[in-house]
Amino acid sequence: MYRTHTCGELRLSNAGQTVTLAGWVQRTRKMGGMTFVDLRDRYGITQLVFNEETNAPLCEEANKLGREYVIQVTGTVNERYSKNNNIPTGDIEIIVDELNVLNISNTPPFTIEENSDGGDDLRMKYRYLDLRRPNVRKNLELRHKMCIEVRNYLSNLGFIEVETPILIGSTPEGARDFVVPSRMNKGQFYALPQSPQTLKQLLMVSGFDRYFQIAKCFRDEDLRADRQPEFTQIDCEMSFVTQEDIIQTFEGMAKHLFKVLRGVELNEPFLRMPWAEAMRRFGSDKPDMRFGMEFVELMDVLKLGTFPVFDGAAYIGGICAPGCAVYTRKQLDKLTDFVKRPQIGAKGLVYARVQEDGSVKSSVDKFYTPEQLLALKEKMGANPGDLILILCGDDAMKTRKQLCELRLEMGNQLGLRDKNKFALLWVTEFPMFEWSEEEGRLMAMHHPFTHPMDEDIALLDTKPEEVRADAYDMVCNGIEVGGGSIRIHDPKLQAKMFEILGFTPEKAQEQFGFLMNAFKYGAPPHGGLAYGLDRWVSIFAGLDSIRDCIAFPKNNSGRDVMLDAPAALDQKQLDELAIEVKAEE
RNA sequence: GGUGCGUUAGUUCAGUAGGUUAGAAUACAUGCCUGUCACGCAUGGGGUCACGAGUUCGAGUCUCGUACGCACCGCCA
Repeated sequence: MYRTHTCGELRLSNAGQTVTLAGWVQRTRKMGGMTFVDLRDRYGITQLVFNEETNAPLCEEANKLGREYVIQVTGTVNERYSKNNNIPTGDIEIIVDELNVLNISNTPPFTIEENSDGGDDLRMKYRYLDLRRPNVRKNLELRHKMCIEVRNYLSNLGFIEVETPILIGSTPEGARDFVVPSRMNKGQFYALPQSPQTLKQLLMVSGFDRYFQIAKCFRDEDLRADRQPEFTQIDCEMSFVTQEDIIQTFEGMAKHLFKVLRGVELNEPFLRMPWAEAMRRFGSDKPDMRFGMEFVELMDVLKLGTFPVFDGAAYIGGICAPGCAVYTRKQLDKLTDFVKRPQIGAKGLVYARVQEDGSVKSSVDKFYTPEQLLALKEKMGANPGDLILILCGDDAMKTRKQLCELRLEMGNQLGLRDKNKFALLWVTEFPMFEWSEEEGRLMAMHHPFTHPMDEDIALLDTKPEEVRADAYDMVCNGIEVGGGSIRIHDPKLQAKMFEILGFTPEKAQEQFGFLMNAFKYGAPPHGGLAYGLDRWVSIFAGLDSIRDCIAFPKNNSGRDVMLDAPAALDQKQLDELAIEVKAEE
């Protein structure tokens, strides 16, 4: 037996006991005739004491210990002279009688402590060392707990977890697929699933009624702080349900997770908002509802003046930043620069301060009468001390998105985006299709298996762009944490959908024939939802990046810097797969 | 595919107007220290200033390119 206790569990009540511990040397402190060693494992840190006076040779051995040596010690639990209130084992220490070095270690390239001195890149290269740090470890523990809770919660509701294959066929619709060559079928390729979407629908055809899976998904697209090429979904599907049934079920699960994992009781039903309303009020399909600053449309108020920029505008909208009238010229110029950044793309920013006396001082004063400016204040519902920020543009949707960025920035500046506050929202009634300039055709906004809203089905033939989908996203603090839809289960409707999306019947049959054929054998009405596990964990843990809750994540360029993958293959392997690699230009 | 920022000691960073021997903190090593717990003190070693080209009498510093990293836009059914 290597140990009798872990490094996190001994307390004052264990005083006098003889114990054996094993772990890593976090740090040694030599005090002349005395040496202290912090011994660390997954469970905590326990202080070891070596005393020259009582055991000189052993103390000599202890002085040779380096960081991250793996050691085993046997000794007596002793009450400390002065307690350390920073750690749970701070009341005790181990007076060591036996020291056994199980393995030595190189000096680690960064300090393995709560606040490491290592940068992201270096920590990823030595991720196995990074994972020794309590912060990253805690994130993985939280992730584990979430998986357990999800499994129990859904299991208790009669859901069963079914594994679906990782090697499936490529479906060009949607994100790019990762593909895997087949040795036995030369020149042919598997693809990794972007999600188990069609497979779980087939499980519904099979009668599995209530399915879930904690499923790895793969998308060969560019990465972000909240996007990895492989990520994990809590993937769910149910038969004989309406949108309302699904929302109820998974809102319940979300509340349960908040309660158990964060101690947050969300008693009220989550807010619901149709997509069009979310776009109008917040310029986003995933608005951050932790704070207000809703958009106010100002066309009628501001077109009355003579400001030429507003003349041709298709949209003029403003937000009211409370208490920001004190912003200096420099701060306002900075905001102007912010909205003019290429990623945002506004032409400029009009601002108006509401003075303490209620009058309005704006950057466009000379184009408006004082009365017109007061009307602006009224329309905005602004109070003395507030700052009105206005954007305009000739494309209403684009301008709203710009205003959305400005709103979020002001939310940040005013500290309104508190990581410990949670605002949940269902966004519903998404458009079924969106126009793709690149493809020159309509694309499914959600995916091609999404059922249109019943009342809009008639529009499919006449005005498909106006058809709304029976789809729903769950949004938490401005982050899309889950989404789903009622699916099509009628092969004729599914065929029509592919037709609208520009598939020939042959192409649709070739790519999705397996699904449409299955629908001919008694497909039940069904629908489902998928939660982004990584995003949930990062929200609960207050992380800025989902990388911090993934054991071995990829970097910004999709590389695993620890494994140095992806990498070239041997010619022998390439030959076996009948793959020819073109030399790079 | 694009934009911005960055790359200097093992690590995190500073480096003035282009000018002699490139600094700090931390880590590491050695010594001192019997109650530390971010121990303290002293001493020491440690640098291809990412790479390439250019401007210049002279480049860590200026210009261009490349690579890599981070954030973002496009993309992400």
